[in-house]
Amino acid sequence: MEDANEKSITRIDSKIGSVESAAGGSNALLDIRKMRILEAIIDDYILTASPVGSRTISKRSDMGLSPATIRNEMSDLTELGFLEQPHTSAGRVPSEKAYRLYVNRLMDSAQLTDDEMEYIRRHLDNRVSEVNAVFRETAKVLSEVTNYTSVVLVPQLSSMRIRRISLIPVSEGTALAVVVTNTGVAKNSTISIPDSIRPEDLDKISRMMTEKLEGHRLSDAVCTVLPMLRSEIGEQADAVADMLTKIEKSMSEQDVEVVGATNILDYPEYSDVSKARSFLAQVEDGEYLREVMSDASDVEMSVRIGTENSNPDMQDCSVVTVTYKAGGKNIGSLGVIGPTRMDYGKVMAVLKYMSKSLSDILSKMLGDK
Amino acid sequence: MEDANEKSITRIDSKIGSVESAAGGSNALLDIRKMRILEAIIDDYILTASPVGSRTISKRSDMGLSPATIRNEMSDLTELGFLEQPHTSAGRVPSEKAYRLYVNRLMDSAQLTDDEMEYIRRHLDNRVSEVNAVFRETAKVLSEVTNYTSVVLVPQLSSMRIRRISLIPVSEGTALAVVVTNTGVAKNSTISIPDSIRPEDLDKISRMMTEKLEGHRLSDAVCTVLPMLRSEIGEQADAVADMLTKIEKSMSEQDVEVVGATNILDYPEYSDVSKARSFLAQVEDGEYLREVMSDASDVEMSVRIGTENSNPDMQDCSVVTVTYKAGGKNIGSLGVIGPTRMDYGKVMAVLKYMSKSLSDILSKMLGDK
DNA sequence: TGTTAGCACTCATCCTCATCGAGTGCTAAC
DNA sequence: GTTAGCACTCGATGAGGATGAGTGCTAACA
Repeated sequence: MEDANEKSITRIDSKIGSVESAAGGSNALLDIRKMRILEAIIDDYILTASPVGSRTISKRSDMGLSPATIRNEMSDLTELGFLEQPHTSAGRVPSEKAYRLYVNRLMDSAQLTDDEMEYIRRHLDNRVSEVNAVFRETAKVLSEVTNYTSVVLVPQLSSMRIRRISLIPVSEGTALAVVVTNTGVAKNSTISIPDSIRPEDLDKISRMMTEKLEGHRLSDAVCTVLPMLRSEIGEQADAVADMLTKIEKSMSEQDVEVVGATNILDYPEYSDVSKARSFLAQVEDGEYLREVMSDASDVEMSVRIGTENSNPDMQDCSVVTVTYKAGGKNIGSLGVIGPTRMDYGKVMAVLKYMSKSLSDILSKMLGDK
Repeated sequence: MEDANEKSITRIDSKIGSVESAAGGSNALLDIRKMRILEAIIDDYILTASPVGSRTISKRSDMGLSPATIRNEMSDLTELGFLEQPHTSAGRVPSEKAYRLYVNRLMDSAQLTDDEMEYIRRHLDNRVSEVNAVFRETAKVLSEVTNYTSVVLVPQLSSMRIRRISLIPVSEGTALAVVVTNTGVAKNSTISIPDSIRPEDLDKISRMMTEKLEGHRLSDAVCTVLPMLRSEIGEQADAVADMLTKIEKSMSEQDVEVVGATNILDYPEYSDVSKARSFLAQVEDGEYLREVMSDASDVEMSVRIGTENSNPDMQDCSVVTVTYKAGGKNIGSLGVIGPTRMDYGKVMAVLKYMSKSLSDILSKMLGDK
């Protein structure tokens, strides 16, 4: 637990399969039999949530070994830090290190059943009408299929290229700013407008902003593009800069959609209300999730197991995330949160598949890339 | 429980104080002493959540009566249906009928402390910049002050008068529709546009829609105003009607902001995980809350106690709601959900105050009414 | 040398049973 | 009408014992 792998979160880079192993060199110590036994234990524990005994493994698995032999191996595995004992006469429970190993091995082999793929496809194709509905629907399907809590980080605008900016007067002194990007994602927010701007001017200003800033990133627009254009804009340059800054600020907030938070209550590890409470409070707050999801938005898949989470309230659950694309570029991420004893195989497979589906849908919806 | 008052929810009309009593004539049977004892029991039970005994009341209250006397009165109150006994040798627990009576008496007298008012004022004035942020902030403050779950029904657009409609092309075949109303509330949604409309036309169509429909309700626009204008609009009338229908449909969805759902876990009646689960699932789903909040949007204050809720999963909690105004008209409602044993006095006072604060802020933000 | 059977031992879980005490209802006295 | 007294009820608490799953160790076996 306090060894070097504590903070090394699994990350696969673009080519799936090249795993930056996190369990150090220690898994070299595991021969095939130990590995199979460990896997059998993990599988069983994921299913039952109660400590696994030697007899169970001996009967269940097809290795044809007696409980005594399994016991010897389990004893070794415990010594190596892959198993833990709640108390002397209980079975063994996989440690985080074990999950780590398990996950790394699983990384490239996880597979979905046809039924599950069918289910996902049907439920996602259902309502492709509204862009933001897609993200909500994705989160919903994700939590339904896995029965864990799902999170979707909706695209961050400030790093995409602007296609259009519109300002619509809402009331005295406020306007609704709508930004459409090259990936077709639109976002809007209400901003206050400087006194010097008359509502009637907003239309002209919108057109001007669109004309000057099209193709630039919103983040660049404020700090580099706008200063260069100052002379061209004329007297209202300050006001325009002010508004653009406000727009950039409000747009750079990252939204997360969370669905199925209460699913966690189905798992015995959260039958303790105070534990459930702190989990749910974290999820409701959203701060940590936003952090994790943003962090994860540049690696194809990442898994945080237990104490690999920096947030103390999240240290007995795991977070698995993948990224999704639009126009060939990572624009957001989606993830699943569940107990450390989660069904990593299934979760990873579902996420991989949904990332692909979502990317496809987005590409289709947005037409051009 | 199965008597006439089952579905009669407290409703006060515009003049606060005129209570349409719901407890039938039966409270006439309660003399002052019984009333005081009942109140003492309710107060104690709200505080402790455990059955109240005669000794407690005898000691606590300033009536100077012995436990035996209290017992006699409690026996009467039980017979009248205001108290219940979990089992023979436990104390008494207030029935829903008792809460009903209690709430009706409280209706016009609930009062906040200065500290609480100060707290609310400070936290609401904080960020008045963004319209929708106000609702979110309101929900947050509401749940913080009461320590229950809070709900805010954000204004419904279709019943307000249109000030402006804008259509902004987002991608091939889709556009963002923004509707601004006379109360200054803006809402937007992505809609698909008919093939016959070119993106370049959207600007013209926006202007046309605004011109023709300004001052009308969105709901009227589709069914009465538009048909009358058909001839004026010309060839694209069908396409415009189609789009307007879509806008009306997407705008009439009522949004609810829910904050503090997990607060319910602080109360012992929800220490049972399965109970907590069904409550939280209801809240997450939002369907019932939307229903209650919409229902409540025409009476100044309404209280639903326990089984007065039509949703079975909500029948051991209470929902208190008030409406808020903008431009002199009710435009939405806010509410608090907690265990039936909630602190009605405080909740009602807080809600009344926050309704007023929110209405003031909205009026101020929107400038003109 | 690896595998297995046997056995003593540990310890959480479950059940039972007795005790405790808060609270009631009733009766009789004030 | 109010109160003191008392028997009674019944959930909560906790101790003690049985149960059984599971371990670790040792010795025998292939």
